[in-house]
Amino acid sequence: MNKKTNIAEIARIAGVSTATVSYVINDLDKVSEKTKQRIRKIMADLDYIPSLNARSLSNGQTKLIGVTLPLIAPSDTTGSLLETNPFFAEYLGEIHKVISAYEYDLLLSGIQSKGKYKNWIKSRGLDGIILLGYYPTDIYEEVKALNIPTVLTDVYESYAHDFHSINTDDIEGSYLATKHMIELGHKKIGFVGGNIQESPIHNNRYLGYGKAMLEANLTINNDYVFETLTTFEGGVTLANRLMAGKVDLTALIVDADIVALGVMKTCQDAGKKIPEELSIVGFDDIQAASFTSPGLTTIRQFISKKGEIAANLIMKDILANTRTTESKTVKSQLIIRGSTCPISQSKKK
Amino acid sequence: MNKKTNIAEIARIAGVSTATVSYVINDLDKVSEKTKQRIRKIMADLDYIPSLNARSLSNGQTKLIGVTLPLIAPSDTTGSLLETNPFFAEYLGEIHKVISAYEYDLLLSGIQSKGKYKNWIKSRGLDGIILLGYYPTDIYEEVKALNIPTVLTDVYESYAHDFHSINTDDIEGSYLATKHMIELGHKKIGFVGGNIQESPIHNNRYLGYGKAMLEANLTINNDYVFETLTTFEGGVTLANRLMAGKVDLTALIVDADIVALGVMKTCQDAGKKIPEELSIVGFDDIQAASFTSPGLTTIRQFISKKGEIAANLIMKDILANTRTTESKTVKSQLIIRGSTCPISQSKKK
DNA sequence: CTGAAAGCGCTTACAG
DNA sequence: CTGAAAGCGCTTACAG
Repeated sequence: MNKKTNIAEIARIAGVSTATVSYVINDLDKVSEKTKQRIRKIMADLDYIPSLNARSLSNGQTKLIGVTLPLIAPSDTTGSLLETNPFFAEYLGEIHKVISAYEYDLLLSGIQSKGKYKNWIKSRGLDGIILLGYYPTDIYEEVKALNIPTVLTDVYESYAHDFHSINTDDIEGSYLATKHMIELGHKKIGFVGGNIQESPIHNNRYLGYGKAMLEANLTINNDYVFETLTTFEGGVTLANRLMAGKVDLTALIVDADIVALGVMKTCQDAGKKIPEELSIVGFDDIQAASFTSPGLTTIRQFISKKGEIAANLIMKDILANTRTTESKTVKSQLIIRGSTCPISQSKKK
Repeated sequence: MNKKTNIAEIARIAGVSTATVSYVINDLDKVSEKTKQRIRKIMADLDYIPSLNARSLSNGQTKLIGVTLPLIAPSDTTGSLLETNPFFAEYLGEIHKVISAYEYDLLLSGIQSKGKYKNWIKSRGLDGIILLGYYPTDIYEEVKALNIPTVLTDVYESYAHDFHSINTDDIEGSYLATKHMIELGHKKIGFVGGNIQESPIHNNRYLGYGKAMLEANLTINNDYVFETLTTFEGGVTLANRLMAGKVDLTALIVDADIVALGVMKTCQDAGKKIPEELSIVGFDDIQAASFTSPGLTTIRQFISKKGEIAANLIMKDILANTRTTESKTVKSQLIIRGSTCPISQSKKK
């Protein structure tokens, strides 16, 4: 019925060349305003929309940004990850908001096996990519070879400097959390983190804890440092271990909200009062942190800020056709809710 | 340095025509296995990846699925929506999981103003689109005219039958929730919903409530039916109203978890015991529903199931080049956690 | 089993 | 200010 109208059709009707129509589409100054108007009218009447695909093929720009989310285990999928970590939705949403203003679109992917990732980018001809999280080193080699605008988020390894790099001030955040507990009078303060040895991000959060403890002349008791999976269940498991083991902590610095929430619920379900019997501070400020009673005191990561910066860095390089590398650190902030209280209050129990 | 290798380059090196290379890329039976092997080797050696863009232009398939999320108010953005409704991340993730198995990619969008949406789809040449939620009628007219595989989720209007359509069994879900309360001995059961008049989805949930009440010979007191915004704050506001107004409800059917969580936290913060003083059941089973203490009893929507079905319906039509219209209803399920208890227990207060 | 060539719908020097 | 024509990197009848 409606055979796709193309640029040739418009040109024919307008009695001009396809070049002229193209100039109008791109609003170049090469065409008189009068002609432009006339051609625009024809395009509108025929409901003509230029094919981005064809434009891409000839000018080499797809106006597509790839956004990649991490998968921990091979069996994981972007799906399950999006489902379990509320963090990502917020990040994604903000990126979309920024790039769509430039008429760019967002193409979603998980990380595929080694070679496949690079091939995906090449085959789609992505104009830029944004990676969230930490991947095997090979991935970065591949990506670097591609030489397209790239931003990394939450990567601390040295090669992060080969790309745009955005991080949260993890040390500072954790320091603030710990200092908060100290100011409340706590001395027996535990730390719960992900893989502290292997993951720089968790290690940094541990360092912030240590910094605050040292500053207050509190010794770091190794029995007060715990590693968990960064999941709700990780928190549940830890809480049960803690309650079984009679650890005499009064405060807990947990380096991810999702874990902190698992700890809190498990304690509460077991009849342990939060914060009276145990003060808890989390990290991230995910949405659910404000849903619980008491609300979770936490370190807010400005996730949408990170998304916004990521998107803007990408767009800047794309628009200027440059390959710069900037490192940005996003400040974190202590959000005090109900899960922490002064030690004096806890003693009343 | 590395000028992009293309099909011509491969053909030249292999001493064959570009057609033959193309046949190999598409693994057609037109080429001898021996030649295939040889050409594949050359492609691998040169790290050659065919441009999907170019392929799209000539065969008319982009292997791109557009996924569109709703915006309530004009000022809203996909960003803010993704941030506030955990529902979407799960849905998105599942769609991605399915389509990526077919080497399709997911292009994210919000809904733009009227004409722009159609233009977006045309300009990108999307092979199919999935719309989540309800939009102005014009949108559906536009989409229908496009005549591409389309699936709608959570749309009850009659024109939904012009497309693939997926719904949750809202009436049944709400019925189950209400029946659960009745079986626990509650009689003064309130209903909290979104815009019941205007939104079929909320209306259906209201109907399910009514059905269960009627069946149990309980009269529906209009003072027991409340409308709220479908947000956490909506729940907070309602809870404050309820507590100020001395409404003597013992149970509340809330037609969205996010609202139910707002109600629950507000009550708890005010010292009201959940479920002893008020039993609450939600709807959706968002992730945070299991994070609170007590956990929120709710009606689970199999959101990932919906995403999976949506993706499969789209892929089926795309692969077979058909334009079918199926309507699927996804069952919901009562998930009992701690926010509901027998009326006898509540009387003990 | 393989190839020559037109075509997909644009853009872009180049020429006038 | 406008046009003729090559080119982007593929696919696909058609012919052999």
